[in-house]
This record gives sequence, structure tokens and C-alpha cells, in this order.
Amino acid sequence: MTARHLRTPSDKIAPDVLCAALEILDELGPDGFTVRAIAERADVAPMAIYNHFDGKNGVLEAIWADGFDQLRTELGVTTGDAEVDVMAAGMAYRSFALEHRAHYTVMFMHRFVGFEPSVDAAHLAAGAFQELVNHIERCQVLGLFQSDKATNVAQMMWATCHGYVSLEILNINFSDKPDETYIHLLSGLRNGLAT
Amino acid sequence: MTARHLRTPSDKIAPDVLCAALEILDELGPDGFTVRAIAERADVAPMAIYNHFDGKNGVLEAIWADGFDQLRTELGVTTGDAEVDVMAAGMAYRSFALEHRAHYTVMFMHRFVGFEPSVDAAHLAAGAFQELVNHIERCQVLGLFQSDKATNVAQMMWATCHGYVSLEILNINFSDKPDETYIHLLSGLRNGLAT
DNA sequence: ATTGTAATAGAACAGTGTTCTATAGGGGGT
DNA sequence: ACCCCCTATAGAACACTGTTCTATTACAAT
Repeated sequence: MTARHLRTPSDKIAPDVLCAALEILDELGPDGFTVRAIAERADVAPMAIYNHFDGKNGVLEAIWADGFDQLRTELGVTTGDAEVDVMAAGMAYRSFALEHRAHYTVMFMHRFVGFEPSVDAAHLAAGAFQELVNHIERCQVLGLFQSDKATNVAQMMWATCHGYVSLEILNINFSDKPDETYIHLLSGLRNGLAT
Repeated sequence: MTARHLRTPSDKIAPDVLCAALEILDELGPDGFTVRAIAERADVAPMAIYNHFDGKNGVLEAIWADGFDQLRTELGVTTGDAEVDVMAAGMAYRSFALEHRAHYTVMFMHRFVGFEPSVDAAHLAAGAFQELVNHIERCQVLGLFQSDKATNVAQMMWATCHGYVSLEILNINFSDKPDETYIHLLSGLRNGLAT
């Protein structure tokens, strides 16, 4: 759009690229996620992606890290009622995934060629998981979820949330009421593991 | 390996290509899944993949269809005890995914560029899901899973199985006993939805 | 032995991520 | 106001991708 050979201020490049990358991922999916397309959308030279990130995978790493940081925040909300909080975290998980599909795609849905998150990024992912463990542990103090370690129960909960949401994003949800079915699934799991 | 300019019998090409494609997917993942690599592994000319399939996506379609066909078979086992069968189907789901990672990757874990399963292939997928619905319906006759439609309960079960398995394949399972945790998850869900 | 099918090798095309080059815009110092 | 230096830019180049087209020829059926 903007005429070429006008240059973008240095401190605007990184956010512009990230924004453009997320837009393209949302609109075109992983197929359209190319260096040249991102650069054009951000109104920036392709080289900028190599100077400000570490190439295409650097952009993916930034999205991955940003996603797990947001997810950790949204899963970490507490009200004082642990039993309410754990269900709220389950709801927040789905909301995050459906409202940030680009992030969720990078984090869980697609193996981009050559992309392996760094150890720092993996640590962020573990941090998000830890929020689930914390919820479970607070419930266990109240006498719930006694049948297994908090880590294992949290793994079950994450699997349940991710499974429902990922099938939904892949458009293979046969439920006639997806919202209610998700709530039903969450409460069913809670009841089944309550003792 | 074999000297070139020796040609492969026509009726051996398709199975050789499929076998090579699955091997490459297992060993190198989606990154290494290239037409030239598959052809070389199958000891076949790259053009064969266009003559016997419809290019790279044709191979993916064949793997997808084969996978859902196998999955439907393995989910469809019945013994007469519906409550046992539904749990067995859950176990069979995980076994299929872990023992056929290449298939599972194509079916659920990765959006290959430009690949969209045909309506026939999508019908196979629906057939596999239907086996779950059948199990749930047989349980409902016995008084179980009364709280929702069989389709919705089956969706919950599929989500649970897929979620656990897909995180496992992505190497993000924090459980210290993955096998036991899966069983615990399945029985927890059954108990939670029993009424 | 001859014929016809089809598997082959190989070039060619547009597109990919990535690296390197030379150019020149524009902010910060004088 | 000027100048200088940092760096964003354009563009070529590389090896790779999926795909199409070509000409050759191995090999089975006749």
C-alpha cells in the first residue's frame, strides 16, 4: 500500500511484523504464512524479519512465547473458591483457543517446518501448565481429586480441554450445542475425578 | 539403492509409495515428506506419484482414508458387554494413535499445505465416529450416559481420547505414569457422565 | 519378433526460506 | 543548518519445494 523506499522506524518493525503474522495465520492458515507475505502485509522489507527476528521461525517463537504467556495469565485467575476456579480455568482455556486461533495453531495445532521452541519458550509452556496444577492442588486441600497426584489430574484436565478445542478448530465437532457440551464435559470430568 | 533405469512393475508402485510415505513420515516428520524423498525411498520415479496418485496430496488422501478405515475397525469391536466395549474403544483409540503415528499425524496433527480430504474420505471419518456413537447408545440402553444425546457424549469421549493422545505425541505429557493416567482419565469420564 | 503401454530421466516453472550485496533514508549529533 | 552513521531497503542469488511436460525405452502381451 504505502509507497516503497520509505522506511519503517526501527521500533515499529517488530510489532508490525508480529501483527501481520497473526493476521495472515488467521486469514490464510499455515499455508499462507510466508516470509514475503508477512513482510508485505507489515509494509516492511523481507530482510527486516531476519534482522529483528531470527527468520520465519523466530516469528513463530515470538508467537509461541506470547501465546503461552497470555494463556498462563488467563488460567491463573483465582477468586478464593478453588472449586470454582478450576472450572473457570477450563472455560478460559477454550476462550483463549477460540479467540486466539493463530496463537493456538502455532502452540498446538501445526508442526511448522524446522520450528522447535527454545528451552526458554518451553519453560513458558510449563508455567502455563503449572497454573492448572496449582488449581488442582488447592482443590485437593479441600478434599477433592484425591485419587491421583495433582500433576496427573492437571494433565487429564489439559488433555480434555485441548482435545475438545482442537477438534472444534479442525471443524470435527458433531455436537448440536458445542458450548453446552464443553461445559458438560468439564463438569463430567470434575465429578468423575472428585473422589 | 537399486540401479536406476530398471522399472518397477505397475502393481507394485502404489503400495511401495504408500509404504515409503509412512516410513518417511515416521522418521522425518512432515518436514521430510517431499515427493522426491518418497519416490527415492520407494525406488520409483517422482512422476509415478502423479500417475498413481494425484500428486503429494493424493498420497495424503490415501493415508487419511486408510487411517480412518483402520480406526473404524479397531473402535468397532463388540463383546456383548456395552460398558466394557466403550472403555475398550477408548483404549483402542490410544493404541491406534501411538502405533500408527504417521497415520495419526495426517488425520489430526498437521495441516499439510493445500490438503483437504475429499467428501468420500470425510465420510470415512464420520464412520469411525459413528462407532463411538454406537457404543454410547448401547450403554444408554443399559441406563448409562442419560444426561445427553449419544452424539454429544461420543464427542466428549473422542475429545478426551484425542486430547490425551495428541499432547502425548507432542511430547507434552507431565504424568509420571502415562498409561495409568490415561486409564484413570477414561474411567473418570465414564463415572462423571454415568448418570 | 513386434508392438504398445507406461515407467523412466530430466528439464523447466513458479514459489519457498535464506544469505548477501549495494543503495540510500532519516534520526542524532555537531 | 549541516553532516554522518546506523540501518531499512531493493534485489539478486542459492538450494529447495510441488508440479507439468518432454522424450526415451524397459518390458509385458501379442
